[in-house]
Amino acid sequence: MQSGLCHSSTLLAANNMSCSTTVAIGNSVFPPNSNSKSRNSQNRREVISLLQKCKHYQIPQIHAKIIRNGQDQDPFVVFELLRLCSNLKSIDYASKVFRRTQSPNVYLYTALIDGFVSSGYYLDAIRLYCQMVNEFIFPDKYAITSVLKACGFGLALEEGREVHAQALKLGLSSNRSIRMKLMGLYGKCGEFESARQVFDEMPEGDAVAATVMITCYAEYGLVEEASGVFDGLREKDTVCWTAMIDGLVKNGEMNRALEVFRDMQRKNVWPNEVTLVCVLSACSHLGALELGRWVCSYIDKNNIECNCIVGGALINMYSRCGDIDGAVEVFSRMKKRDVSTYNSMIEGLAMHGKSTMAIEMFREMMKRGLKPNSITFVKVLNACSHGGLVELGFEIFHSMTNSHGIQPQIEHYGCVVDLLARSGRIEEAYSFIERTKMAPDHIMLGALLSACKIHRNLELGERVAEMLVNCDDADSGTFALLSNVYAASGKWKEAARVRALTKEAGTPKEPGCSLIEVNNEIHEFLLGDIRHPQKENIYRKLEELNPVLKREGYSPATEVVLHDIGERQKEWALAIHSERLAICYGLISTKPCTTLRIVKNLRVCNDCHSMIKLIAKITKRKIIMRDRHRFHHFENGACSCGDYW
DNA sequence: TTAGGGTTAG
Repeated sequence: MQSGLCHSSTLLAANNMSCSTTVAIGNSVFPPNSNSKSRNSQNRREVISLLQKCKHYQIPQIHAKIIRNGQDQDPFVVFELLRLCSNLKSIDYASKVFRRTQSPNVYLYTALIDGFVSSGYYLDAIRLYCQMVNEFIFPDKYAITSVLKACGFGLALEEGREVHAQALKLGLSSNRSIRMKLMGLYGKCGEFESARQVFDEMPEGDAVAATVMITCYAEYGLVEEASGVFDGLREKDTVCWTAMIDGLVKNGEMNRALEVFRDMQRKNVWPNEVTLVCVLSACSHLGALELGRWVCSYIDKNNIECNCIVGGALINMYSRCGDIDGAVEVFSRMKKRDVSTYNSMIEGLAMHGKSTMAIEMFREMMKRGLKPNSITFVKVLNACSHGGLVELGFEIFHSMTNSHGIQPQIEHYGCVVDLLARSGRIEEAYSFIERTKMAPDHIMLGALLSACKIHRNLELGERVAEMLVNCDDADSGTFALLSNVYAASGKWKEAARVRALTKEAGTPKEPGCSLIEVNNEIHEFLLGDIRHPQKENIYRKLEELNPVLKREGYSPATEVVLHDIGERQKEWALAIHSERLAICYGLISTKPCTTLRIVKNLRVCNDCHSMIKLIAKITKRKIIMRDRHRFHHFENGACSCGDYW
């Protein structure tokens, strides 16, 4: 939340302006002392009409005209001026105009409170409201609505409750807008009993009120409660459907989100651009390329503007679903691009191992006058890291402070550690961490540990492992990696200790899960999954493949399995990693030569990686797989990651 | 003669 006082900006010094002897508005000139009511109201109408058409840079000019006309105390004119400043985000100017108004009425207070809210100065808005009440100016329904908005965004629950009490006293509590803001206030503050009470007292069937409730519930992860409100509403409009879809997406319920979207279509409710952005986000997570492509053509056919948000969502969808060419095509067709557009494109290219193109994109962005932000540098440094561009990476890292005035944060340092470690300069990466004097996070240490494992530097690996065990923020993925490193060097006790630590910390290992889209439907597989209706055929395919793979020289790399179990059991456990099941299902349910696209939630293990390379070779298929870190394009026995991931 | 609705990416 932003708070505190507004920053100062230049304001036309009203007191220094002399009143002219003629009053000029637009092209008309009136003689002085012509105070007839009709002329005044004509002048006012003209100025108000000018204000309504005014651009940001014209504010001082038109304000000067208002002062010259002697209209700077006219509440109607000042009201329009304040609204204009607020809409154009000139809140400093607005507050100075307000301060020069001798006796502001409730309209002017409300206009400035609204201005503070839309600029994010919630505390200022609440203070101004208090000032108004202290001046014995009675709040009306508009003032109360505005200050409740401020209380909601500013999470000022106590102040909000006081305003609620005032609304009750003033007999305004049944006003629909006020109720809506009260729901928003209580919902944002997690006071669902109060929010629900206000909602239940409202007339049934109000889609807007239901949307507010759904959004509040979803923000707190209360998906079932949100769903309950949604299902209980008979007539749902586009925004309400969208809020439900978005709520599910934000809570990781992608399949349910797409189900709701399909239901929306069955009920003939038209999606708008916001709906489509939410659906695209679900597609991105699931790797649902077919549906994503459908959304893309829907946008084209229905002339929906491909603005930066829609375009960015499309780029993310294509690149995260494994179709980087599709992402590039969307990017090149976009008429307007901002930093986020470039960030998405750079990220996509980097994830697909196209580091040089990612760097070119970064340069093109700067050539076009767009300033890279902190996120841009994370993406570009990642590209350098995946492409082994160590020197260039360093150059870009240093340019952050030297040329762009951006202070590197822990994620940037993490990128440099990854950059060095990946290329085998592990000791250098370690001393870089020491030099930064910043407590390393689990991502940084994880990158280093991963490199220790790949470059077989177990001595340093152990030192890093100790640091990781003592690291507060390590997640299940990092612990799994650590446990893997111990298991790989036969240190079963340590491996077990890490597993126990993970349990203690309440971060059990996330179960491996792979998704594949076939005929517009997402199929989900877990380790050794037997839920799929085609399970017999899937496992038969797996058995069929095993001897062929062995003939091709595949031998299971059993050390990647964590538990200290017998060789045959290890082999068996490896054989049913979720990605293998997804691939076998893809093989039996698509035509020969069809590219298979898999999305996996964890990092692919060594063994599956070698096996998939061979499957791609034997079956003459392209297999594109997204794991937790990047994309792997398997083709003809090789992988685009160059066996480093 | 002054004003008000809920849903979007990174």
